[in-house]
Amino acid sequence: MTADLFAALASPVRREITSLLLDGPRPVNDLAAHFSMSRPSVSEHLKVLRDAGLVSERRHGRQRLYRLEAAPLRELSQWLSPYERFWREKLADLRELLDEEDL
Amino acid sequence: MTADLFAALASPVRREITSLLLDGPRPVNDLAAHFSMSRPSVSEHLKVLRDAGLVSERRHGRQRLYRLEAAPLRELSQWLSPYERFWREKLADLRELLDEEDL
DNA sequence: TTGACGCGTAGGAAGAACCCTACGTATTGT
DNA sequence: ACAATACGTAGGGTTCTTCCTACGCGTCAA
Repeated sequence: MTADLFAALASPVRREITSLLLDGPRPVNDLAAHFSMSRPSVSEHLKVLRDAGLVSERRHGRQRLYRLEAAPLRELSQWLSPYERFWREKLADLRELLDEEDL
Repeated sequence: MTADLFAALASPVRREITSLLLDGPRPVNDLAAHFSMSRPSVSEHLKVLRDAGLVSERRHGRQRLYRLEAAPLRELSQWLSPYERFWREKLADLRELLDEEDL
């Protein structure tokens, strides 16, 4: 597991950024417009996302386009899978309980 | 999305605890034995997990058994699903590219 | 009832996170 | 060449996190 993937996603601002990037790459000003904080602060959030590999940067003239990257999210899904098994067992237990109730 | 679910999972110690709890409920001392930190610190981590709903507590004599809870993990899976669609598209694009290469 | 056990919480130190403004750098339009 | 645009980074204040030790409370065993 990448060290600070969860830490990167722990911030609501950064989750909102990743959500915005689902619609495609965007420049920083465009992203910053969605928040009530200074543009440099958004830049710092982008740095955290970049360090976690969640986002990549491509220069385009004087803009920098940030693009969502899939790999860390796949890792997250893999991290989750043992727990997925866990909660499916819980659901199965519940179903069993309900079946007994039907007797 | 529960406010601090990601924050709760951002700590390696807390992820290790949830992983340990996959095998079933455990008392605090049992959990603390897996870490090179003081038992009260582990208690504080458990409080964070409890506040995030990831863990529940059941008193049993003078022990407190901590149990993994499935609900927040299901939420996490749901949060991930739009991104899952996203990375599947990426894989589809890649496959298409490889197909063109075959011409 | 007295002592040991299992645990939570208070208080505090050290470091990290988060936000700001000020400034530097590269690129574009005139 | 010059001003404006788009952005990153430095420096700094404030608050959160994470760990510690000290202590208090409930439970069990003798």
